[in-house]
Amino acid sequence: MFDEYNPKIIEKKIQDKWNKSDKYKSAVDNREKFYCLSMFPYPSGKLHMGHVRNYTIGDVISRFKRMQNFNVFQPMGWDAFGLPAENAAIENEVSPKDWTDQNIENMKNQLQSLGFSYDWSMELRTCDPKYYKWEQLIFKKFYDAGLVYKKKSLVNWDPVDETVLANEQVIDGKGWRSGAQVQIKEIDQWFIKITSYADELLDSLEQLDWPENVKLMQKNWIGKSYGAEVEYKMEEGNESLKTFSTRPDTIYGVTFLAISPNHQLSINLSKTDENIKLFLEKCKDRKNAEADIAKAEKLGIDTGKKVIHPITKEKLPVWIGNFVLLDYGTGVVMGVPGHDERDFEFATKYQIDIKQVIKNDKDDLPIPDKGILINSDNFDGMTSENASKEIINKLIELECGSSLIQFRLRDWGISRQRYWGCPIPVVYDDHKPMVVNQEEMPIQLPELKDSAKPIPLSQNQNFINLSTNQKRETDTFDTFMDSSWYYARFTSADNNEDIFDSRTNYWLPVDLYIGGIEHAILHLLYSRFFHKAMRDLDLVEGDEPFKKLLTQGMVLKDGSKMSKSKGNTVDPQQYIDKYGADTVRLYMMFTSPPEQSLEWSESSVEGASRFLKRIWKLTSGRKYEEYDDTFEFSKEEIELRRKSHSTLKKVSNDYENRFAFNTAIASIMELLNFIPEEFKKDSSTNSQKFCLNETIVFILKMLAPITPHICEDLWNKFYGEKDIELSWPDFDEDIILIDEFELIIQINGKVRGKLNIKKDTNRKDIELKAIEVENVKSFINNSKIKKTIYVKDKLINFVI
RNA sequence: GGGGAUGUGGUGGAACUGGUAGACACGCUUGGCUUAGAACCAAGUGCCGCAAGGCGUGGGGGUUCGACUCCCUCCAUCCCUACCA
Repeated sequence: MFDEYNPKIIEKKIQDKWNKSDKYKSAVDNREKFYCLSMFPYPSGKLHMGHVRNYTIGDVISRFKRMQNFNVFQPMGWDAFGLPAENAAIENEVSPKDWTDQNIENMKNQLQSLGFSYDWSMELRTCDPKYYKWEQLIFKKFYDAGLVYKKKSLVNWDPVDETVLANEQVIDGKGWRSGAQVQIKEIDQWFIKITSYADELLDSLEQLDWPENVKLMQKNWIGKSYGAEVEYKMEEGNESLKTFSTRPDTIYGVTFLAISPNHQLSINLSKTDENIKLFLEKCKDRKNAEADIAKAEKLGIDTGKKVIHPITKEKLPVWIGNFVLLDYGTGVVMGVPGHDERDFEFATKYQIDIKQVIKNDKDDLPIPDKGILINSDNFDGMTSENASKEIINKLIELECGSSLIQFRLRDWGISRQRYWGCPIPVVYDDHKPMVVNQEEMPIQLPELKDSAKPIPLSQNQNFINLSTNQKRETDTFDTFMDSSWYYARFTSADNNEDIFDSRTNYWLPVDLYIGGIEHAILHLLYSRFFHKAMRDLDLVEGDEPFKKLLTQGMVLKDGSKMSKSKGNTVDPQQYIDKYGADTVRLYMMFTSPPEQSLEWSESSVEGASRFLKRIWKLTSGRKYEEYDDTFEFSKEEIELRRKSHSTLKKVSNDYENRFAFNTAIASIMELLNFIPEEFKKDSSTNSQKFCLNETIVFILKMLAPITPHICEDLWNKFYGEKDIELSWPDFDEDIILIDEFELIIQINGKVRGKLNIKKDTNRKDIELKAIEVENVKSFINNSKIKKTIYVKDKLINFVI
């Protein structure tokens, strides 16, 4: 009798074998390299479905590439600094470090039980001083290169807990713990000049083998726009307000200016004007997140101040608007209510003049599209495009404007007022900041002694005060800093003498980067910036960190993202325990293509397990035998061989070019279903055995990247101790070729018949044969055929 | 508010270049095996219709001999929106 498929035993056995031989440890050699990286996880406690899916995709591709004789590097590590550790510390009275270490241990065990072929010798964690020491050095190098500066900027402030809150800690405008109304507060913070690289970040998107939607999102985020800067002189005094607009053609339609509540003029006016002061107070009661600002009711207040329109010399009112962002452009918007939806809404609400200066097909204001100018003096009749140029010339002539290129991208604020992060390596000498020398790095995060509760560094006097009377910086880095360069550090993670070494330029760039679509903008843009800045500091070579990108969709349950708050999480561990890693991996790959979201379904896991049992039943107890293949194959044998080879061709293509693991698995299932029963019997002929052996070899090899344990175990038993990952099999095109095809016969585009036809039959003969098919004949009846469309080797369509 | 995606049977999905809609699986139905159940095996399964046939890829419109695929428009859901990672 056959032994039962027992994943627990074979998975343990195979994993032990891999570990003993250090099978997946990487080394530089002269083969073509393939650096396959999956986004490292935040160690939140245990793996969730998204991780399992992400890392299975990465492992399948790594294993496939290894079979194709690439030198594969697939490391894994931990994005270990961050907010959840501090929250857990407060709730569970465990220090962020202990909590994090514990989680890493758990999750590492889970990753190993899933059989991922990582090179664990290069493991890293961002909370390790051995890691962040180098991050502090990069900061210093950036600082010396003039890429770092300090400026005031806005944060969410909880006035009760007296802490800065992350956007997700603000719920309905209230602090999540205190429940207090959150306020906008301005504090001094560190920034990195990512905008210096705005043009390059935009231009080099073109050369990336990334999904078009991600490139488009980054392009829109960077938001390069061409327009005009226009200066409006204040009616009183010598001050003026500068605005940026992408639509200088609408300048005759300007009826007001709106400035940000955080604009210097707003603040100055609030000192003398009680109403403005109250209005600004009201504007503070909100969350500092773009979506919230944009969705909030548009409020404004007339400052009573006027500016002079640079061309018409009209006096225009200056308003303060809660929707105007200080960070974007100049913090002043020129209001053109006739041609902008938001300005129209605002002007209507506050009864500000609305002027039409553009005419096109649309009848009702506002008309945001371009058109022909009206009510614009001697610019009347011009197209928007021409008028824009002419108006800019006019502004230049009047010395109150110029053409200007503006980016939506803002500089990157990297200061966080938190404990569990990398200390910013700066000391203050009488308020003057200085970056510490490399010899003093790492500036270590102080350990928590008396209580596990994290307190911000600003309250830790031992940390702040230095013997030299200098004071330490108390902000820590944004955790996006940690994850912006880990892909490069992986290549030299075991080197404590140097940040990077000769291996770095061998492995870089990452050939395939796999991660969630939610990182399409921030993480990926910051990493691209880091790479370019590190390149300019001669730390790395090449212009881009990630050559190819695969963005996986979310894992959903009942149509929405699995999350604790929704209470719809499914723990992968119970499925690993019940069915084994191979089944979970197979399920993940079979259920939907990587880029789409995946709807979790319990019963489909059962199906994946069933398929592996069938493979087990087919193969175990069978031994590969060599035959000289001089058989006269029967029709059935030829068909099986054709199916085997064409399946291999399809699967190779699905892996290599499409990452379509779901269709690859489906066609392997089809192949398994296709094997005739007699071939499996002991009484089968040698030629049948030969064909079956060939099929089994292909099936095991094709499935090995997805379900490596069962395939390796069966391979060893079936074929001997040779490594299944030694090679990817070749298909034979001659076996696949067939000289017949099924002709589809349509009438008016609807299928009315089918016919087997020899390839290369001439069109006339095909038409004559098609028309004689019984069903086709009755449809045509006596109607006249007006037109015939023939698609070679595929279909014929009669139009009647 | 802005940016990006997605929408196909009871369910997950397939259709890769405008050319057979529903591959492969789950579920369900019927039958076999079994004392019974589980497991396994076999057959069936988009909807309407006795049938011929008709209808069908979120809704509406368009291009085409032919549209899940291209265009316009509307709706729903999801992701991102700079301090969650």
